[in-house]
Amino acid sequence: MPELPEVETVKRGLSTLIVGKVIKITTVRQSPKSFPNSESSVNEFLLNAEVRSVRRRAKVLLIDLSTDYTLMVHLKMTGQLVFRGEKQAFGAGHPNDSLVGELPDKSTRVVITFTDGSHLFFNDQRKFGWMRLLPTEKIAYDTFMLKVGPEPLSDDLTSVEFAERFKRRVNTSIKAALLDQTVIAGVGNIYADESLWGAKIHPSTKVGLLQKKHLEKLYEEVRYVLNLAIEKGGSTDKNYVNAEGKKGSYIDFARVFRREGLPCSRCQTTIIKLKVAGRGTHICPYCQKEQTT
DNA sequence: CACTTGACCTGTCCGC
DNA sequence: TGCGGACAGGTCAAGT
Repeated sequence: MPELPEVETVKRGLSTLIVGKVIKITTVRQSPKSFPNSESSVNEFLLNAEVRSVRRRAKVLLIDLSTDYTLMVHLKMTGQLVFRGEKQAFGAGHPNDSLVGELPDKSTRVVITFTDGSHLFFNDQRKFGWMRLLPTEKIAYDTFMLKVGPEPLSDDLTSVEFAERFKRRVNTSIKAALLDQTVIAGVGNIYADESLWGAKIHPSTKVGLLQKKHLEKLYEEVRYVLNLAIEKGGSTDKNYVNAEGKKGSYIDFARVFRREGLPCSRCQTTIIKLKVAGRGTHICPYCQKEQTT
């Protein structure tokens, strides 16, 4: 599920919902995979801790605590972080835009209860996601954090640097390179397809065959698509929900993702689905012709 | 080192 | 209906 826009949406939601709250109880229902820290470290660094801030780096959420520990959370494909206030009747007539009913449910892995009686639920159907506690100062030295590429929406990332970073992957497809988190952070399968359509690049095209103008256009499109997706609250294909349990609406604005059989909005050619870099891939075969020389 | 493939899990959908 | 297989938004380990 969650790519950069979805994690950013959860981050913004949690920032207003849990900052300042104090953790009273944590219930781990599926350890150690979902939450590998020992019970003693959870007791020592999580209980009675106040939430200071919520950050995001790549697709990772960082919840900073007053104990100088940070709760790192990766939602992977089907993870959810859903907040419920004390008086919210669980599951009682939840609105149509909500995907989750009564909590905890079958997929709930961890429940964090705050002193005011509110709860944060970590749900994950496929169990790929995880959360773990780390001293805040050690986050930067985590193996993933050390190798992950720059934030694509950062003002610091110029189109020149963007293009530079792809040069070490000249012999692979542009789609595989976009999905490689060490090149650029945060792009996953949905926004890779959407950006490549915008830049009129076939996903199988070898990076080394792309001209400077192609990579400049891709840089613009990645930023445009990610910003639009954040504005729409992310994409809900199946499982994704924000911190309030509600769906995102980017899918309604998608140009190719999950639109096989429908006409391209630029040229009316029928959108097709193929497999590139081992992933389901959607293109307009007219707008996106593969470059082989 | 660059690159590809399979594994991790559960649920759902599609064809027989 | 039931069953088997393919597939799903991410990452990592192991393979060539």
